[in-house]
Amino acid sequence: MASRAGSIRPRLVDVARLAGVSLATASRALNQPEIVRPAIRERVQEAVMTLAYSPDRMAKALSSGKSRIIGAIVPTLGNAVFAHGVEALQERLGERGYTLLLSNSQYDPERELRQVGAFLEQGVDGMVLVGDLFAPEVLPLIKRRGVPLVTTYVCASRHGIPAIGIDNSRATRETTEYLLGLGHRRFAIVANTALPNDRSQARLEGMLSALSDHGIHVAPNSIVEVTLPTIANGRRAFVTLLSANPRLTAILCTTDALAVGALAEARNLGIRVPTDLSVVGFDDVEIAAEVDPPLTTVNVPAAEISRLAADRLVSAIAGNSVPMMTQLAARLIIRGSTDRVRRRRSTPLDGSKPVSRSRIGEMSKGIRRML
Amino acid sequence: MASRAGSIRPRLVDVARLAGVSLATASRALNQPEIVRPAIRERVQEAVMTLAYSPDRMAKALSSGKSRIIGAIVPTLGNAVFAHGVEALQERLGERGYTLLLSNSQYDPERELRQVGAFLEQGVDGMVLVGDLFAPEVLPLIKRRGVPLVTTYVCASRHGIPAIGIDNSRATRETTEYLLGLGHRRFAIVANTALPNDRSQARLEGMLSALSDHGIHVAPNSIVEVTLPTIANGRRAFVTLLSANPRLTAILCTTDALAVGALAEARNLGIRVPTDLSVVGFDDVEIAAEVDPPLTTVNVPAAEISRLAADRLVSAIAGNSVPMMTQLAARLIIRGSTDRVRRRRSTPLDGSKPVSRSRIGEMSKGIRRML
DNA sequence: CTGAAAGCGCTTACAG
DNA sequence: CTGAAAGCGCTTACAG
Repeated sequence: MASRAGSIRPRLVDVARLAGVSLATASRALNQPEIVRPAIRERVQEAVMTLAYSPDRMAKALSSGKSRIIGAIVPTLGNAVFAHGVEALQERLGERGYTLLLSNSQYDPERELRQVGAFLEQGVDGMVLVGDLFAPEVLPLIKRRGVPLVTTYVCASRHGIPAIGIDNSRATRETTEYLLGLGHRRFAIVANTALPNDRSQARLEGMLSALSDHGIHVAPNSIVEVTLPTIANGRRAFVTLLSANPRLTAILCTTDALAVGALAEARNLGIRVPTDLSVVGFDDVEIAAEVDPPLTTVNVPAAEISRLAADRLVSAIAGNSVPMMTQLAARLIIRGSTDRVRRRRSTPLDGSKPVSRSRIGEMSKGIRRML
Repeated sequence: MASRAGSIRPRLVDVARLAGVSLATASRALNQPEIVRPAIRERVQEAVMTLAYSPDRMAKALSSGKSRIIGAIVPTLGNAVFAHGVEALQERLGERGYTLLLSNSQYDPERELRQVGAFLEQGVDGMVLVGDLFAPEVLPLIKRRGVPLVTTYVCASRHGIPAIGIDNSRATRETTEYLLGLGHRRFAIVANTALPNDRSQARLEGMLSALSDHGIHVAPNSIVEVTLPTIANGRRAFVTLLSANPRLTAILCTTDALAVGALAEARNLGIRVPTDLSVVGFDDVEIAAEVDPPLTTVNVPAAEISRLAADRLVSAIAGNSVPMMTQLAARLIIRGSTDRVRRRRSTPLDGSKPVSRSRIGEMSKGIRRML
């Protein structure tokens, strides 16, 4: 019933007939050339050329049990890190003869679960996920089908899945140490941890543990948790934090977008960065280097992570055992948004100086803009 | 040979057996329930539940000739417009029971051609492309296979493909009229047209035609064509344009990233926007509203385009004829980066005032930073 | 409305 | 190294 509208495409039988060999031999000549006599092999190749034959992957998939399709689920493509990662993943998989089935979960474990189910039904040969936090049914479901799986952007999995990524917690610990080294003691944090997100959670924990190692306690009202890491949320969080704690000297963000929002709002409120306040992000997306001042942040090697994930997965599909953890470097990129802490700040919001009426007006204007 | 590692999944035969019906009836109960007696239908449904049966899509695909997979090729996910578009496309297709095969061409027609070939081999039921500029083999190849196709981000195709998008040229014509209305007469343009890109080409033409309608000729050295629409390229182009023509009052960009780069470099050089210079972009990506000053731009309804593309394609696959052109509104979003032209400007680069040594230093620093 | 049977286009033990 | 044949798991004319 198949036969599409256009002219009927040639089948492997046609190739076999033209080459004067059996169907089986034609198949072998294409898939295991070393096993067939050179003369015959060439006759088949020729037939393939003259007929412009290309195999039907659906048939191939059904009879071989291999679809040569990989499924990847990322939280969102709205985050440039994932956008670039997916791009690199597709490229590398393409080079390896695989095509990429993509979907996005919007940070919703239930959606992710459904999408895993759909991919499995679709017959994917392997799957790429993000992080190590899943709906409880996800892993058993995949395991039951015997489909190889890798996870990305984290470097270790509590579930025994090969992971390729960075040590998020260690990276922010280092960043925080760096700020401590600059003399900062009054910190605030903006974290997109309101939705299930173990990468951001780990980043948050890294910050807190470094601070706690230095005997610094961060008050609950100095931590703002947001859902999506948008610039607008960064602005909003910034205002909240500064209102609650006018004397803070450093703001740590789990994502560049949040930090960019903080910078934008700082400018809006007349707070000088890094003179009055240091701001750091995480991700090192394109915009981070271009804002004013350029943002100090941590580089996430998304493309490299994705290429390695592709390689590991292809290897696993081939039956090889693959390393359980692959940790890539997450380098701290020091730019203009961080500096040593000043003895005496003089920001409009500093307690040492009353906030002027016009400043308050500006601030509330800023708040309105964000809502 | 298929049988995966884990426990063998139930097959439709198992369902049929358990329900006490034939394989054919089981199949019909699932795919054309209205054609089978209610009592039997329910028995089959039950069997499906107790066995946790899910059909093998590869087998389904082979026998029905329908894979329920859609292939989409976009230039890059690095552009937030495409990232959001792909996200929306995947969501809508998912709701319709289709999965999305994705690849990116990096604005290379040859790559696109290869990817089209791969998708076709993979047995996609339909394809989504971007724009109306393809390698010559692409369309015949798709047509020969009888695979439905739609194109996006343009509203008309010279090749008889259903198109869903905006009128790029008209949008920039309106933007240009708006600036003319503000009194601007000295224009420069940054266009990412150095790679094949008919959307940006159309935007460029819209600008030029509006200007020419008003008797304004844009000198060749007032147009910079770049390859990728990056912020860095926007900075670079800005310096080039301003050096060549210090008296210009408005810069039109075919993309927000380029405009954001222009804004960043303007700040860097001490040129005030919009006082000294007006800047407009195109796309209305998230960052456009957040830069300082907020960018005047044209909104591209990427999600809406993608959802409509999905709907049209699904409809075409079902055998319906679909509209050849679907034009969505591309609204001009006026923000803070544009204003009426001033009688006498006094930018550092204005001919009426010698450029100071320190300014030159800053400029060349700016240039260095971009390379 | 239901069943037996052929067929979708490949791959791959099984014999030679 | 090669061929005849069975099989992958579905769908769908074809008869009843």
